[in-house]
Amino acid sequence: MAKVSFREQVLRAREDAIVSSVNRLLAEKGFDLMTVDEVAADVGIAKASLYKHFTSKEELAAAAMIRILERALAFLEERATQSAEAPAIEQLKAVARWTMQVQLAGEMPSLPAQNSSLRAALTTNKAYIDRLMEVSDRLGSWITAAQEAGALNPALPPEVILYTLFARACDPVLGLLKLTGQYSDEQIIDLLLGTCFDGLAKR
Amino acid sequence: MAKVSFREQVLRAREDAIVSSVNRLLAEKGFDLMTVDEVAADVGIAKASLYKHFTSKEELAAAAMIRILERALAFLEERATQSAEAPAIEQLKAVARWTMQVQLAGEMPSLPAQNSSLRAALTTNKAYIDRLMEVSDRLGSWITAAQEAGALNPALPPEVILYTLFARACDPVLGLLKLTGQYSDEQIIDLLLGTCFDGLAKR
DNA sequence: GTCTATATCAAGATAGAC
DNA sequence: GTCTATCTTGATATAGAC
Repeated sequence: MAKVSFREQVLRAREDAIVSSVNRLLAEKGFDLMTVDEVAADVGIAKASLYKHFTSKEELAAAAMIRILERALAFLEERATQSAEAPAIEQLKAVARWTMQVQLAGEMPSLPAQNSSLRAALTTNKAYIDRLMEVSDRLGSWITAAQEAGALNPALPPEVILYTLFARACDPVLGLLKLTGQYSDEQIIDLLLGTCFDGLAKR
Repeated sequence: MAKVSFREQVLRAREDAIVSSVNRLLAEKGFDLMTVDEVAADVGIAKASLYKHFTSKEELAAAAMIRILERALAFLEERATQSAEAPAIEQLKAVARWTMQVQLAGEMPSLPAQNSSLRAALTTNKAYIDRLMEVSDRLGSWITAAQEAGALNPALPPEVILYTLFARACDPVLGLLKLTGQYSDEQIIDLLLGTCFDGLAKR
């Protein structure tokens, strides 16, 4: 009994290591340029062993997306409890800040929106869809609350705001600014939080 | 003499057709998923003939980028002459609107920022770099002018604004909103122009 | 479940005739 | 310069031994 549990723990740990590698490689090179050989080499196991855990490259990517969504959910949960009194707009800014921090840390997997085999794998992956909906729901309630509180522009359809927040989580502008070497990570985040919520125009 | 000129015209027309196909396919599927076979089939010539005109897939992409940059330059030139009296902020909004229209028309080639062989080909392509700098310079002068006029946030470094405008030209939010089918193209553009310049927060 | 070795195939690029 | 046919490579995925 204990033996089986231990085996499962080892299995989990290995799969965890795989997903970590995939996550980092997806953040670095993107789905199309990431190869399964690379993943296997990075984890330190044979490619065939990888395929015992995950049946395809798309499944690997889906696992990484599920992990990042779960990290996001954990963050949302923490904010909802420990900072429950904070106004909705501050919750949303905190989330946006968190996504930018993840991206600057090289831990935000970025998938091409166009790849159809990948899209098919994701849209039929219940675990992924469930978490995506959960994140969307939680953000959605903060969005409408912030609009009602007069903090977010009420003329914007909530889904426009939601999509925009998702998009800013993988905004290429972060990478461009980091490349210039002129700004610290915190400066970059503050600048982009500003352009996102306050716009380019003077207030 | 006339014969040579005619031949060259035919050649140009063919290359133009090639670049048009590449441009559309890049907008549809992106660089990694676009295949040279596809391009050849779309143009209606053999793949080997393609390689007589362009020496690599990267060169094809570069040609498409050069074309879109030249279209952008033509637009900038037109605004600078025919609407020379318009305030800089309006010029910038007009440019942003134009890029979104191009994107919604399925004519905005989108290249992955991560592909290194492509990056190498682009950064060593003088024609591409020249046009990119030209576009950046023209936008840059409008940006500083708009900041001095108090229309754009003067606390933002100009390059942050420049990068943001470039990024919005291929913002995935446009495609997401179009997918919902709830908005007309003009509505989408107005919404995103609003979030870009005025931000998500209420003014 | 892990490995080595290999099948399979798609895609970039080229040879050589016309 | 265009074509057909082919080369070559790299990457997903699998077979089969242990």
